[in-house]
Amino acid sequence: MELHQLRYFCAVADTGSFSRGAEQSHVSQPSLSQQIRKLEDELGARLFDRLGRSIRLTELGKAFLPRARAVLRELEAARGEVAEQKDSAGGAVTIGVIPTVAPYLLPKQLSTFARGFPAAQLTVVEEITPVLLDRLRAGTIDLAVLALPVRGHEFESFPILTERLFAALPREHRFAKQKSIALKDLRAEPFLLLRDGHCFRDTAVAACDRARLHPQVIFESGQFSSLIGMVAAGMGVSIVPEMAIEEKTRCRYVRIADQQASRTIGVARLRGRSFTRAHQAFLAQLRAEKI
Amino acid sequence: MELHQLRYFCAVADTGSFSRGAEQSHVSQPSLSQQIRKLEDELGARLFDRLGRSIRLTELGKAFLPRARAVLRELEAARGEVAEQKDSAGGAVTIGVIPTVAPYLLPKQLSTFARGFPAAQLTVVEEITPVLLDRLRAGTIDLAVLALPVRGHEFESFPILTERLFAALPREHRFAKQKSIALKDLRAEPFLLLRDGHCFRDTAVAACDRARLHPQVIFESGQFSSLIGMVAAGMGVSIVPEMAIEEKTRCRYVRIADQQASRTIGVARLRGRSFTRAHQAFLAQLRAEKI
DNA sequence: TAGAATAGATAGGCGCTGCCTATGGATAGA
DNA sequence: TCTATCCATAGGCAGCGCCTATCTATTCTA
Repeated sequence: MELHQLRYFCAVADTGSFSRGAEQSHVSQPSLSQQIRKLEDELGARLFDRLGRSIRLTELGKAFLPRARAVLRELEAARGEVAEQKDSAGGAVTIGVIPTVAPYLLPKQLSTFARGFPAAQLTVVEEITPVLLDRLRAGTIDLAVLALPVRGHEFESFPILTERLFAALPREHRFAKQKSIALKDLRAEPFLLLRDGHCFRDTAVAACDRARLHPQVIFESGQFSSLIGMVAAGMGVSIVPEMAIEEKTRCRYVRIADQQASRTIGVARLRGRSFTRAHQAFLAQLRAEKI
Repeated sequence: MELHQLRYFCAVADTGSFSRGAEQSHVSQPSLSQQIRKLEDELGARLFDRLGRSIRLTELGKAFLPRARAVLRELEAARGEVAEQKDSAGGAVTIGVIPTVAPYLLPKQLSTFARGFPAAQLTVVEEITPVLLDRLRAGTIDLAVLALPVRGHEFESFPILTERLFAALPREHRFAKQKSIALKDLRAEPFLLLRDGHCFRDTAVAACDRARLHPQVIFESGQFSSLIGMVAAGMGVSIVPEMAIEEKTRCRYVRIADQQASRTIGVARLRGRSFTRAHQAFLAQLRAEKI
């Protein structure tokens, strides 16, 4: 049973004639007759009575007709579904983001996107980098916003912004008024750092390494807010990226002199994954971001 | 868009692999890949992401999948419809019957058939012969029970029974006690005959013609019951077929001696019309009829 | 890190089949 | 009886779906 056979069958049933059905189907009458015959052979029963010059649907043909139409209708629905999806900016968009970026970069982006593409259902997942990469691979997220570089040739990534690192100091700290600071000057200070697993911890530790500094870590947290709160309370010092700076009365931020003390935030995706319009729109919006 | 492409697409979506999908579809992997590609080209969008060694449905593919399944499901429903109809004895059966047969032959047949084939919807139309033939041609009835022969090579017919003609006489008629009668003996009698258009009127008149009798018709009706009632009332004589005989106290029936004075009841159908099981069953039952 | 295995893509050839034109047979109308 | 119309049949051609062989890329393993 083939689609063109069903189309021919419906055309004949509609026009009441093989010749007119053939004309309507843009095929020759013998071709159409042949296909109707073939359909009948496969079904094992006549669909039309050939009464000399005229034809008529058999009882079985009458029963078959709405079924044939239903198949063709579903086919058109399938075609329509594709056409609709192709140029709609709707659908699900699931993005992942690392915790050290989520509170600072995302909220504005999300509301902007939600306003621009109300038909898209945006979902956000907050996880550390290795989890995000796994989820990219598994396809449970479409995009990931994280610190570059991303290793793994199955991914492709684009930078969004690069930010300097700052030392977070208590207001009354002796370096709190400086324009910049060398990390090695903080050698004697107790350090408050992100928990292991967060990529920014590695970024901070790498900066310390470059300054030949082995920080004495007295507190670890999963969020900058906690670190900054503790710094403000005079517990010690910390290293935070520019976007994490929150003006607390009892906390000062001094740029770290090391030019390499920075992090680049970017967006990564699985190489070869196709994107809907909604995906593309969100990606474009991220890339246009300039803090 | 072709059915096998939809089948391949579903197979790949189900198995998550072109190779396994091909295996399940009993085609080679290149053939399947080719067809998926062709489907994608026609739709103008990718259905699968090719991620190196593995594949995954795109958003559009996810939306298309249930549609594709719906098409195939409808197709199976169509196939099932035919299979079911083929060996069911259900469906509509519309038969026509002439008024001079309807009350005598049909009632028993109908109830027998209704008992034997409860799934069939039987409809009966009572019309004179030319109307029945028109309706056979138009397909508004499937079978006609009428007097043979039927003229018109577009019909085919089978005899059911042949019956003798009888003269209907008042009880006190001088010929009422005879075993048989020659029509010419009734030359002086007033005649009660069927209305023009009823084929049995022609049958009766033909019998009179053979007897060189030109009947003086004083009453015409569309049914034998009326004629017989009037005969019983002494209005005159009539000619009726055997099946129309109803024993009224004041009426007697004498067989007409003429061997040709008979009529043959049969069933006619349009040559080339296909029959359902229900049709065939009803036809078989009629042909088995012996009064 | 090299080699093997696996998955999908590509290339080329073959055969089926759906399409065509030409024609025949039957029917309905003139 | 002739003509027009309609469906069926016959024969030939071309497109296309399928095959095998091969290539490339990725992943697993030693």
